[in-house]
Amino acid sequence: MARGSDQVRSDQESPHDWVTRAADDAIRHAEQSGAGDRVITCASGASPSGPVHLGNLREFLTVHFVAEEIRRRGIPVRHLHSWDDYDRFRKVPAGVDPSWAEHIGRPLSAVPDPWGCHSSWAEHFKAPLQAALRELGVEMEEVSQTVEYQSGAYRDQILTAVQRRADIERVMSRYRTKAAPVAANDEEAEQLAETLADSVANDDRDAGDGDLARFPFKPYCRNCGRDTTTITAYDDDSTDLAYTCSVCDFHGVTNLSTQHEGKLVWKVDWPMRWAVEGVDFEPGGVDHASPGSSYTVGKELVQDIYGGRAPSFVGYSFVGVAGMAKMSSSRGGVPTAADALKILEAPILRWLYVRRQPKQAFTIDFGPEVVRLYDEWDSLGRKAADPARRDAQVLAHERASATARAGTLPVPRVVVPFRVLSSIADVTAGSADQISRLVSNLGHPHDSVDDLEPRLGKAMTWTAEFVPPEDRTTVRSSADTDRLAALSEDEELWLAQLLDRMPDELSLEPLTSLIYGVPKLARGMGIDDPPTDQVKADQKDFFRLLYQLLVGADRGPRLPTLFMALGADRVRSLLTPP
RNA sequence: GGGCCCCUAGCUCAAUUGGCAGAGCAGGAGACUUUUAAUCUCUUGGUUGUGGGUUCGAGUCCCACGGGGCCCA
Repeated sequence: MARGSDQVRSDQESPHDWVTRAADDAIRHAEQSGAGDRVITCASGASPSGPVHLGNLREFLTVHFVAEEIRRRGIPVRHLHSWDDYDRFRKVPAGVDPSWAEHIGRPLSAVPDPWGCHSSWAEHFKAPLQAALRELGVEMEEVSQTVEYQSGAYRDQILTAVQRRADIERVMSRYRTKAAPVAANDEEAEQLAETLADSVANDDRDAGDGDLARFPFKPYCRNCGRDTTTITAYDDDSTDLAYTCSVCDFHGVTNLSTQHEGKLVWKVDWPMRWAVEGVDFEPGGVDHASPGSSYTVGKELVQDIYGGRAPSFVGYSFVGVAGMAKMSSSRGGVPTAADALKILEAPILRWLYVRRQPKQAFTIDFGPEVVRLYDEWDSLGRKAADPARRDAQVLAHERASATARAGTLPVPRVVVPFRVLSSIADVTAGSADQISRLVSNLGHPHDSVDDLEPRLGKAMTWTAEFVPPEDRTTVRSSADTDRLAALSEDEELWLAQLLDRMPDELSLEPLTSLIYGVPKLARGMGIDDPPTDQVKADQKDFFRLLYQLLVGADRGPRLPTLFMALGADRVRSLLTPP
């Protein structure tokens, strides 16, 4: 790690982060692969087997940020995304018609969409993510593995893999010699069996007996389309592959040179694509980086079989979710990028993924932390406005805020604290115009509702869907007649004074002095006189009374704000004794 | 059996190829005719899980241990 002093100096002038380093690695990889004039390829991959959740999003964004960094250095680069939609449909998730079990074993692109809105299962889950990525400013070249495999694009690589299957097996077997896990009890054993049956390792299962065991290629049955096939014979000269299907009992032959009816097993498929696509950088979940897992094995295979080099790699950790217990059951699943974008501005969601190193796990909180997150973001934004303070944090802000092609992502023209927007949204009936007027009155002048977007909409959604009921302010729907009938003499006087002097058109300043002034008036003082201790005590009681009558609680949002949110008529109806 | 991440203020967490341990909230003091779920100012708070090692210098790197979590087989 020795460095020249001049480089140390440049490090000090320009902050760096994990993105800088990953981009350095990718560029170095491209140079060492002897292709100086080639476009650098940063690859991501995902299987559209279900909702693409916030953990999967890390795959896309990690690559995106690295590609952006390379692009901004003026080096040709592409973000290539593979949809693993030729993978088998593994199991029917809860909430889907159990009859979909019929499709288990078929490619995700060949399973119909249970909701009927897209052309296939795969498309159903791709579409919402594609929309979210557009909002996030992520542009990528998308490739469908179904299209690639079925077009024969990998024909030569498949033939090579099959021809070299003994070498492949030699590599794979080295990683398979570990002791089988030991289950401590029956329950654990059951869980273990389930895990194994469900894991990607399933691809390793025997595809036939003897020489054909662990065959690197798996045909989809020509008759029923499932991968429930067992290879019965393979002729190296003709490349005819014979198989039987255990589900439909079909006996067939597919020719690997001329017909394109199957795919390589995952651990061979991945390195094959590194070679074909010339991948210089590709991240993966930390699980892919464990010894014996796909990256480790693939690294050897790409070299031995395809004469390529494994891309530079970063393993990313999992993304947790918090603060949405209420939602998980009703939605029947984990939150997606689209869910997060309902409450977070696109740059903030990007920021969450760029500010921490990939190997560090983090949690996206849909609960009260959202307010803090916005505050932190706004404060970082103020810091970023000062060029003298450009450090790694500001760099993260820059990466989050803009992309080379999309430019600056949408942020409100007038930045109002999220806390203010959401608490106002809480007490109004959710009318954006009304919120906008109140926000102006609270010292955030702006020309139109649009000036507050996209933040206002997200604050409204958050308040409505994510703030627990006990933390919300519920304005009474009708007057509390019992309480109004039981007013003390003082209380009656206060209310009378207030209602008498409250104008139909409320504005913040006069309303504030009126609310604080009522107890003074009741004691024969002027409305602008300084308060005495007695008056202060009265104010406390008066405020509590107002909260009880308006929102059925002892405390609440500041009264002048609350009054303005409700409007004079509503306040009057809730405070007028019968 | 193996790998990875985490342990830092009362709480939630920062500290980005080793360079003065920092925020927010909570707590305390104060300001504004204003005491509320507003705003602002100041402020208390630390043996960085434990024990070793490397280094001019360690929250950061290495080894061991304890605790929590994730993953692979």
